[in-house]
Amino acid sequence: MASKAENGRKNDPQRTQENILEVATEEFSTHGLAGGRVDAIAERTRTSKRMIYYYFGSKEGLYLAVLERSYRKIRTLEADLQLSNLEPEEALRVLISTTFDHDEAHPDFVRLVSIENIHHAAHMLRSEAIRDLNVSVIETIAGILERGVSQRVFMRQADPIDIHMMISAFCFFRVSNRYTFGSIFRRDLSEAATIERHRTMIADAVIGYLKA
Amino acid sequence: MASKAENGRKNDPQRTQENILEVATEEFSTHGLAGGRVDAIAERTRTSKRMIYYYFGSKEGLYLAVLERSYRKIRTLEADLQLSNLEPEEALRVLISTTFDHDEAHPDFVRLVSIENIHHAAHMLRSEAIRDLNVSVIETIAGILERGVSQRVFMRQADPIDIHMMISAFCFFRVSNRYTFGSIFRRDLSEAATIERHRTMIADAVIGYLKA
DNA sequence: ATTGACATACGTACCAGTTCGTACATTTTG
DNA sequence: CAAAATGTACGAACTGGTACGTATGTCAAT
Repeated sequence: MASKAENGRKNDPQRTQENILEVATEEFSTHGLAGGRVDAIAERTRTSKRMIYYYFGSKEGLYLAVLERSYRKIRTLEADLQLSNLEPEEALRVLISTTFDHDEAHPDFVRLVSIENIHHAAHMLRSEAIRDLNVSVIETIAGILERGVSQRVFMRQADPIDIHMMISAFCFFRVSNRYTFGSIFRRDLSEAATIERHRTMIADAVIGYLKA
Repeated sequence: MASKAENGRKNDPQRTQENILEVATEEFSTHGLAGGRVDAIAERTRTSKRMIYYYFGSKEGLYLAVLERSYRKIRTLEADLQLSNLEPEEALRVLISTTFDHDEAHPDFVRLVSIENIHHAAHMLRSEAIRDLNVSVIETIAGILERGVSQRVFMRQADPIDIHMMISAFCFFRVSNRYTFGSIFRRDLSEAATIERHRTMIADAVIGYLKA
C-alpha cells in the first residue's frame, strides 16, 4: 500500500530536470563544454544518462539549458532594486555593490560566461531568452546618469553602456581571472579584506570618473 | 647534389616546433584545451602528428608549451618601455595605453588566459617559467605611484597590484567578453571609435581615482 | 472501484565514431 | 654509422548517443 515501498520509484519530472541541471552546471562550469562529460553528469545525478537525452536531446541542448537557467536566475535577483528614489551617487554605489556581490557570489555563472566567450557566444546568440535580459540595467544606469548630470553632481556626459562595461569588467575579472592572477601575484582575491577594499575601489573610481 | 630534390625532406627542428606551436595556439585558443584536437593541429601543420608527440610528449605538454610561449612573447614587448623619465601621470598613461593595445592586439593570448582560469590555472602553477614574469609590471607601477605621491600629483596611497588589476580588468574584459557583451548589447567593441573612447576612458578613470 | 489503454517517465546495456597516443619504418645529418 | 628527425599506419580507450525494455501515472469506460 505504501506508495514508495521497497525500491519504489517515484516519477517527478520537474525535480529530475532540476537535478540534472544543477549537476550539469557544476560540470560545465568546471570543465567547459567540450571538457564536460555527459557520463560524469549522469553519475552524479539521481537519475540516468538516458534522462539527460530524454529531456535535453543532446549535450549541447543540456549546455544551453544550463546557460539559460543561469541567466534567468540573475534577472530575478537584479530586478527589484529601488534606485530611483536614491540620490544619483548613492544609487550608483548600490548598483555597483550589487554587481560586485553578485559576481563574487556566483563564480559558476562567471565561468559559464567565460566559456561562452570562448565559443564566440554561439549558443547565446541562438537563444532569444538570454538576449532579452540585461538590457534593463542599461536603462537604470542611463536614468541615474541623467539625473546626476542635471543635478550637476556628475560633470561628465558618459555613455551608460560604457559605464556598465567599466563596472562589469572589474567585478567580472576579479572572479574570472582569480586563478591566473592569484598564481602570478600570490594574492588571494577571495579574502574578506581584499573584497571590501575592491568593492569600495571600483565605486570610487567610477564615481570619480563621472564627477571629473 | 641539390639537397632538396624531388620530395626531399629538410630537417629543421626549430621551424617544425615553431610551426606546431603556432598552429596549436590557434587551435587551443579557439577551442580550449579539451576542445582542441591534436589531429586537427597536425593536419594544419607542415609536419605530422608524430612530431607533436616527439617534441611535446602529450597534448597537455603541447598546451603548456603554447601557454609559455604566449607569456614569453609579452615580456619582450612590455619590457622596454622607458617610463622613469616621464612625469608620473604621463608614465601611467603610456603604461595603460600599452596594456590596452596589447590585449586588443592579442586576443589569442587573452583567450588562453581565460582557458587557464577555467582550469584553475593548474598548468601555470606547474610552470616556473610563467610565474616569474609579470612581476616587473608591479615594480614599474609602484615606482610611478611613489613618485606621484611625493610630487603631490596623486593624492591617494594605492596598492600597485590593485591598480594593475583595475587596468588589466578593463583591458582584458573588453577582449575576453567581446562576444557575450556584443551579443547582449549589440555593440561591436572592435570598432575604431569605440577603441579610442575606451582607451581614454580607462586612463582617465585610473588617474582620476589616484588624484582624488 | 476496477480495469484497461495510452502517454509519460525512467533504467540498462550497448554501439559506433572519435581521439589520444604509439609501434615501426625511414630519412636526414654530423 | 649513430643519433636526431620525420612519416605511416594502427590500436585502445573514451564518449556521445541510442535500442530496447520496464515502471508509473492518468483517464475513460465499465
